[in-house]
Amino acid sequence: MPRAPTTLDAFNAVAEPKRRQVLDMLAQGERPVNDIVHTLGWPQPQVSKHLGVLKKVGLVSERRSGRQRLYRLNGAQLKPIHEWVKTFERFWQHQLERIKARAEQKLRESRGPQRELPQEKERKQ
Amino acid sequence: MPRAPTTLDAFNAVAEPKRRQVLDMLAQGERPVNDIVHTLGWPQPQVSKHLGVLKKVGLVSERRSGRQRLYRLNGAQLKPIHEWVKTFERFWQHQLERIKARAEQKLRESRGPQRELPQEKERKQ
DNA sequence: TTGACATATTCCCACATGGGAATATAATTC
DNA sequence: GAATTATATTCCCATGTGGGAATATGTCAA
Repeated sequence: MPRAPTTLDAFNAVAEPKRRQVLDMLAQGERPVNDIVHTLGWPQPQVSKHLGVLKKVGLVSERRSGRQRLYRLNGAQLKPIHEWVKTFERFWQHQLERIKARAEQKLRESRGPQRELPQEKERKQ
Repeated sequence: MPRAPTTLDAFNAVAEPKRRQVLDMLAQGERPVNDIVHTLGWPQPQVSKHLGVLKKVGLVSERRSGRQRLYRLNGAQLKPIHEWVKTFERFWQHQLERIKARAEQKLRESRGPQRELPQEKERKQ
């Protein structure tokens, strides 16, 4: 099985940095394709393709106006990413406490393996 | 140019749902590989490979203890994702206000294209 | 040493990728 | 209708993928 398609979900779509740039632009408001092309300086087909991926996962929507196609951000589709990553906040907040925790950890390590591994050991031996 | 390697950064590493599961497990504490294997029920080589990717982007670190390798989450590497996605919070918060905003938007649309597109028009005509 | 256990590595494959280039489609203007 | 503008689509390709299967490496125990 190859890597999941970029169009599978927001996680995959957003892994590509250029698509994040496009979303950053659209966060400021609805934009026609050529606006993105000129602002970011990428070839037009490339922009259209990236927009196509973003549209497929619902991160943007498209509206026609004359020959222009106006793309609008649908930020709500990013919520699952936010929700998931938010559960890890504690790992970079309270930096001082973390430094302390690390020091304690090192102490524990220097006294040999502990705590988190016994599950396996207890079960098997 | 093919898709960026999964080992390029946290965004790419985390696009794979199974790797997110592994991180979720490690959020509870340091774990030996076999613990993950048994808990998630995946083939051991698969687990090792995913851990390898996570290690390469710095999302986990590894410590040896006897024949076991203990993996520990390094959650701080997720911070860039959190920081980026956080800038879009306003798009799903204040839901009532958003509904109102949408109604206004529809009104604007019904009166024809507006506001966000003139940049292009003004420049070119 | 031999065997058992814990984990990593290698080889394989079908597949989707992002970019470049060229071209197609659609709407507007003349 | 023809030219122009705005955007999308198609074709190409080198590359990395995740999973399966088999095997290698490393460590402990008898």
